[in-house]
Amino acid sequence: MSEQRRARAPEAKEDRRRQLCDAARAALDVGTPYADVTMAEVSRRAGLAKGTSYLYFPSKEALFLEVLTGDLSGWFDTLAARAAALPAGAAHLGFAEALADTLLERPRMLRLLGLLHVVIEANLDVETACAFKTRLGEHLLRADAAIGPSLPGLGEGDVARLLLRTHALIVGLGPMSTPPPAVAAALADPARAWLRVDFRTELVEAVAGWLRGWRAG
Amino acid sequence: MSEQRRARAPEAKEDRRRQLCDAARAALDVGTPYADVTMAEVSRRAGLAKGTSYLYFPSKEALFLEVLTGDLSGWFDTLAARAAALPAGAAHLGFAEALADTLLERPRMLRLLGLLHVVIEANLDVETACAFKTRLGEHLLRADAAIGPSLPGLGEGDVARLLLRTHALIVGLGPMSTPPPAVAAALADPARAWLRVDFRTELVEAVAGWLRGWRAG
DNA sequence: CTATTAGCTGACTGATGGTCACCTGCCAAG
DNA sequence: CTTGGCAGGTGACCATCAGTCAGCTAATAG
Repeated sequence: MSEQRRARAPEAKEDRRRQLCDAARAALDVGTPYADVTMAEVSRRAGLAKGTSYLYFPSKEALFLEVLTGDLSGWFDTLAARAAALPAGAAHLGFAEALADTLLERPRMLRLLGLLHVVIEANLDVETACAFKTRLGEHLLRADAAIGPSLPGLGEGDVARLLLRTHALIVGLGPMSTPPPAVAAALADPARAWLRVDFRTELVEAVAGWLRGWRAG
Repeated sequence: MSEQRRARAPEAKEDRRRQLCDAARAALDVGTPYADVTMAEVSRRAGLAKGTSYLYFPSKEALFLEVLTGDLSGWFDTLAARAAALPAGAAHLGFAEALADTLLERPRMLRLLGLLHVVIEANLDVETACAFKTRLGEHLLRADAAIGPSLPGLGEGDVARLLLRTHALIVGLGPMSTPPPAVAAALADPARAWLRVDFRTELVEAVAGWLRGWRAG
């Protein structure tokens, strides 16, 4: 099947993992629903046999969790950078908008976040699941330290808590704002327009609302 | 297989649907993950053959959406009743708490809400999906009319919007606050305690925060 | 009593995540 | 240079499950 050399060195094995992640990303980016992305397809894209994939990831879920982890890392970095560049005057609203915009730039990540708890975590060994949570925790703490000072009125740990809460909101908001095309078409009916959810508007309002509340309470 | 008479009258057919819903509820309430609840099992519980179930529901997802719909109806009613009984002084906090408490009384509904967009909607014909959304919309509007007056500072439509937003939050918060037992055990480690999410605390704070923000903004 | 039909059935299909007995390229020892 | 050992790789195979359908049967109409 493959024309490639065998992966013997640890670095070559890392390459295999990357290949598989890239293939998984590519398969998702076509727009195929997660459930319809098969391991056979991902393996084919990676130029490997299906069995080989299972030498590098114990399950489909573990593979896609790795993809999500990578996406999240990039997102946290970007978010911190944008937050650092916020105009001092309108930091709260600006932060909420930066949050929404950086998320919207990562549709694949949004999709995976929606799947995280329901699908991905359902078939994951405890160790992998905990490793992920720990990494997420580190990201949150680092974001807290990096972003907190830019947001007047928020103390230490508040940004981490805000982001954790936002995480929960996103998980629901993502799928709600992007229904299957056919349903979206049916919702175009003006009478049902108010049931449509615009991700950016809703997220900005929600987060800004929390920030206002934080200042007020 | 069945000892029952055949369902000829429309009312008898309604009974069959109810039987299947009851069986589905019972199967979920044992604690089995949604993915592990098979149609064979549900059918067996209902005293029917698997094929028969498909005479009454076009898919597994349609069946569980019906279960969710029933649960939601009851919840909206309870919420409206509790909201009507709120002490005038602390209506906002009281409402947030009523929201959290009524949800916590319905663990099955919470689980299904978490599955709603990711799993259930993925395999639903457009008509059923739209019918559900429409019903949800009606509930929201009725809740808005019933609850809005109890919450000072909120105008018409605000409660509906608040509930829709809360809906998104719940979808993420539910699974986040109830990880698989093994993961929960691993998170008992005090060092990772802050990654634990307490549903009630988090929801109350989030909703109360929004309400504060609403008043402030 | 019989013909008709609508309800019911469960063996069957197709698809997919995951496994495993069997190869085979690669390196190291001789 | 040859060769033995083995880790890397493979794809046929397995189990499972949602969903189908050809055939069966209870119940009613006539």
